Amino acid sequence: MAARKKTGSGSAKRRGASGALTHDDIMGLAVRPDPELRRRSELLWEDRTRGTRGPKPGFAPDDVVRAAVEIADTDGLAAVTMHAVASRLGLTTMALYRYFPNKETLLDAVIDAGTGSPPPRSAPRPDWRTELRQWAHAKRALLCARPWLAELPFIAAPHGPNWLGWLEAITDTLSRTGLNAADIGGALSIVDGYTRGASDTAVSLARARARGITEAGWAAGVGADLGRAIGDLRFPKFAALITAPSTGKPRTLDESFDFGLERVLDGIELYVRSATAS
Amino acid sequence: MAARKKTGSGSAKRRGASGALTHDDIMGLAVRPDPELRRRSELLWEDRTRGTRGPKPGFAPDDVVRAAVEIADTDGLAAVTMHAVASRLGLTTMALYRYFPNKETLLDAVIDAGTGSPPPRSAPRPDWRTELRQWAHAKRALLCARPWLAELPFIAAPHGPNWLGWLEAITDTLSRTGLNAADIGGALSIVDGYTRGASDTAVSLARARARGITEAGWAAGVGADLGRAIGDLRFPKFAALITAPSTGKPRTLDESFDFGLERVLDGIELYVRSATAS
DNA sequence: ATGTATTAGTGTACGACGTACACTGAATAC
DNA sequence: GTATTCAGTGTACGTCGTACACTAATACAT
Repeated sequence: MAARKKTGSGSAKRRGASGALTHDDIMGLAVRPDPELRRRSELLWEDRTRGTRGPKPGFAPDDVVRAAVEIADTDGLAAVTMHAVASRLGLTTMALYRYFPNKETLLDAVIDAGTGSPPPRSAPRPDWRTELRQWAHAKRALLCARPWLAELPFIAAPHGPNWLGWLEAITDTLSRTGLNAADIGGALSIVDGYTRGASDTAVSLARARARGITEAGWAAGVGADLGRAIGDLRFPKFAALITAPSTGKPRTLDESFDFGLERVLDGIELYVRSATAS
Repeated sequence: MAARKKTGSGSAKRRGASGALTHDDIMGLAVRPDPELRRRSELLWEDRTRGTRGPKPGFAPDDVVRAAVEIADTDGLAAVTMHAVASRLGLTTMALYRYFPNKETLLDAVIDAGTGSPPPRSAPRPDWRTELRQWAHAKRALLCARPWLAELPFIAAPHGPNWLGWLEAITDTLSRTGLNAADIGGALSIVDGYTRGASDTAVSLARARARGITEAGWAAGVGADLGRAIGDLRFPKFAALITAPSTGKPRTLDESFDFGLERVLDGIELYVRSATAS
């Protein structure tokens, strides 16, 4: 158990009158909270206090997290076992439990660390559309650089401080559109949803590359998959789509992503114009 | 090992002259293919042939898959262990290996079975925009009905026959826009990417519900998470976004999804108009 | 009918993994 | 000095995937 003390985090919780998902929800009376959600990421926030007696720990929790991130970077998320992390630090497996109460909590910290800070905004801020584009590119680049971030289910991903930093950045950008809060939330979810949803091919390539597979080898694997679809008469339109001769130059993965991103931004911009015209 | 014979699948592989991702890629000479990709979903396609001697198997592979899907539906993907599946069929763990060479292959089949057939098209076909909307809603409904489909990484998801059926459906819809193949692919990736990317909150709720947690309890969990963000002074804009009083009635999760979907479809429609205007 | 090849299902065993628990020994407070 | 606290160890257990050798049932060839 290794009882860690919680001290109240930043207080100042004044909040608006009736928010979409807030207030009642947040202060949520005595409703039974989802224990899983509650446990996750808790250690990401609380500041641990140590007594003064006894030996000093040989490492900081961040050292543990860093070791785990290095392993994930090298060999993927599955290689991050308690034993692997511990022995990278010269510790026994069980020593890790002095730093994190269980693997899940460690993983939450690893994910947050892997997410890292959002990209800094450029000094003379460009228009919001450009900033959104930069944000999406940065997120996509992150997923490609650390494909193991996409190895875990997107569902119930912990919202550690770093990821909140990303959210803060895109919220800040979207605030400049003049949309109201609900619409900003909607636009946020579009850009974020599209970015991660439409990055999977690139991430898959990045993962293969991380495992030492050449791009041609990866393409061959994908091709074998698609080849079955092409040979299967049940999917004529899809087969035609894949085998269609490209008009003009074929798009790279990045160009395809950008194409979709522009359509998405078009849709948002259209709405911004109509909503702020009144 | 359990040598299963492959017979060549549907032949007829004539293909276009120079496709975006095809031909060279697909026939990909002798490039070393990604072994993981290759192995995945292979059993989903090959037709197994059995010798005539020896005892008859007590089950069909589909029985095994169905049992596994039932377990996943009830207790989530993590509960799908070889032992659990086997004993649901009254078999020992090892007997499963007569049906599937390893768990990964079984899981691929489970995922494909869980995906199921795409929704049937309504008889007088509506315009493509309506059909896209229906497709997105169907996919979202699927993810909510089987939250465990979202428990696995979206990356490198196997493209089994059922999922290809979904792709065939949306490709067919998009063909009616008059866009060229590359643009259809782009639009497909937008709708699919947005749909799965922006469904995570709803899926998270569905998962919690499947674990017996009330909606209020789930909201309380989410609220606790968000509450930290609100209390943290580093994220003022995001905190403001969450706590902002909603103008008009607050959106439900589904309404938020629909809002974003319409923006996305706006963007596609805008492009269709401009591209087909020439 | 008799043997022989084939194969569904069993039983045992092993290694990897997460982690509970009891312990050791060093550092500090009294 | 003595008591207390805590970092790190060592052992052990349960779960999981699966390799391997085995049993027994089936159907074909003779």
